[in-house]
Amino acid sequence: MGTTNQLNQYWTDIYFHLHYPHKEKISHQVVRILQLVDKIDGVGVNDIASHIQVSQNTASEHVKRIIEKKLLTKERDSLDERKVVLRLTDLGRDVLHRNTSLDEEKLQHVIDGLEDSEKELVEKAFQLLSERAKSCSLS
Amino acid sequence: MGTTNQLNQYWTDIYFHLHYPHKEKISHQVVRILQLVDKIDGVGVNDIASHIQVSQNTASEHVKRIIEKKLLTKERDSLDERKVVLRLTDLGRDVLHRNTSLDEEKLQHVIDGLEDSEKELVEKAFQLLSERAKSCSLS
DNA sequence: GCGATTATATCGTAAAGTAAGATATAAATA
DNA sequence: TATTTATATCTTACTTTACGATATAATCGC
Repeated sequence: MGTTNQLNQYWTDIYFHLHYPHKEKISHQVVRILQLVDKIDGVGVNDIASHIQVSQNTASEHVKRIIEKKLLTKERDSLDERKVVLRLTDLGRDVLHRNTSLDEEKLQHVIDGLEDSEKELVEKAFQLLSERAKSCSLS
Repeated sequence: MGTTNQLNQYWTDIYFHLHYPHKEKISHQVVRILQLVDKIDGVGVNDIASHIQVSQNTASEHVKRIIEKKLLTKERDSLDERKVVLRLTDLGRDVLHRNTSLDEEKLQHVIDGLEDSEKELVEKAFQLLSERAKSCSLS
């Protein structure tokens, strides 16, 4: 087994054991859209459409429904009134968190069981990987 | 910001930048079921129902549809013929991989940019966290 | 200013997905 | 053999997802 394969084994095991219990009925597409709004600055409806590979009108309908569910807010860009500026609501941030992050309670429990040096190891590794991942996807 | 909060920031950034592009239209429930089959040995239909919080008949229909899509196979337990034994097909494993793992190409690219000591750091950290996560959810 | 372009929205429609209640079956258990 | 356990099926209802066609309103090029 290669290094990346092994790392993915670890990765999926960590998520499987530490994720939040699934409460809300939420679709993959909705989670993806919330992620895009969270991670990319100033995404509009068209950006979403191309990222999740659907037509512009479908993306627009998605956004409409997500706003109805109070997970996003919509304003118009003051510099270009054609453009929409989407933002996560507190609820949206919460839903996104529960569907993509590790359960803070479980994670805290695991962290508490680590020695100080191990804690540092984990933090450094995650920081390193997230930094390199960011710069990688830019290039 | 607390340690777990910071770690989750790293975690979601890593996934956002390194995940596979979304090809197939697949629902959350299907991914969850594939995960259960992958990570838990000998899950039956009832186990799935309680894990994803739906009724037994709904779980059974889910399984039926997933089998129709050739993502799972079904046999009967030879020791207890009432029980179903589910297994991932190669396609199922592939779909699960593309929807929960990090893109091996992107990950490899990031890993290649690391020093040997950094590689070791990342591997150790992930191994450590996955081990502790497993034993944590048992207790 | 005016036509073209860009960004988004809406309507109609169709297909697929999700879920549960009621009921059935077949194997194992007491 | 009656009961329990594990799963399956049928019906029904609602939601979600997606797209083509069309519309609107702001901005851009000239």
